[in-house]
Amino acid sequence: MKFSQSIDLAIHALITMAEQPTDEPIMIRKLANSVQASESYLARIMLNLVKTGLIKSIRGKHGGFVFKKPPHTITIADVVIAMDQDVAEFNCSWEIRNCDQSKECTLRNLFKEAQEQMLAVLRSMTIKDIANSPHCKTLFCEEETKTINS
Amino acid sequence: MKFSQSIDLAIHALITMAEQPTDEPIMIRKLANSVQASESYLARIMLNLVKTGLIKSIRGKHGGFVFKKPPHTITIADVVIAMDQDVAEFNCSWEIRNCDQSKECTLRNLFKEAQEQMLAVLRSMTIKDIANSPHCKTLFCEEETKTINS
DNA sequence: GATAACTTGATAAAAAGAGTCAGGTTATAA
DNA sequence: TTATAACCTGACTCTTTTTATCAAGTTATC
Repeated sequence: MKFSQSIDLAIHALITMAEQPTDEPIMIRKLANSVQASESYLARIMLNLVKTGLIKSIRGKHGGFVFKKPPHTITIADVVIAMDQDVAEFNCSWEIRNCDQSKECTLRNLFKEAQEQMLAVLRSMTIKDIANSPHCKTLFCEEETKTINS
Repeated sequence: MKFSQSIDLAIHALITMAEQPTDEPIMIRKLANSVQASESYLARIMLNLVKTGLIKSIRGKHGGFVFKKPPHTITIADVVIAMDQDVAEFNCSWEIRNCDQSKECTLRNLFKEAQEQMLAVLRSMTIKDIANSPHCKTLFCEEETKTINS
């Protein structure tokens, strides 16, 4: 299984924000540099986080991004869903066919349960948790484990 | 979340096989008709199931497909993995960057656990279980719930 | 040898993901 | 009120994956 690069960039941008010593807005240039992505691409990603209410954007001079929800309340599931609403929904595979969602279907229930168990794990950890624990600096894993004051 | 149509077709083809009264090989034409897919596309799907050893193909006249593993030992996870090996592996999102898999990474561990929990649910049910329970006739869900001797 | 099946490789359309860019909007500060 | 710094938006391209088809090949039976 492979979670998308966009999800990974979003998580690491939020970790970078959580590690800031001050509450001042952080610019896209600084974030992009931190997660090693282009400014234009990361801006697109940050927009998803703004729209789902995890962070706020501040325009104009001295603008940038700040948390709207405190980082200890933002779960990894929140970020994954912000980047791909589809993971939190459940759709049958072929909508063309008539499908009565009210009927019991062992198979559908099974896949919904599989989805729910996956999300439950992702809900069990927050951005703050990750920032406070050994984690990879920019993407899922990298040579250097990060220590906060390095 | 949406599991692929191919996975769904594979599962329902296997259910159709499990519901056969005899052990004779079942032809792709009959299976394709049962799951409402084209013969050529379903043949490609069945090939995945043959290659992963869930079923056997018999060529020539009176050929078709038969189980290699008994249906009560084939889990939904087996089918999902047969159709997409990737779900059973775990890859970091950006292999370009140096990544030392031996280092601890809270984030990587979290995503691996999420994947494992999803697979655990899919391993908890077999093709035979589905065939014996109320399920949708052709795809994840459909108007009619199936009863075995209808 | 004819026929009925599955198998394989080539191919292509469609969808999703990754990425860029120009122009637009908003806020600050001189 | 103008210049500038920042985020926002829509259009667009490129690549990969998924879905799908078809013709030719292989194998087994009669």
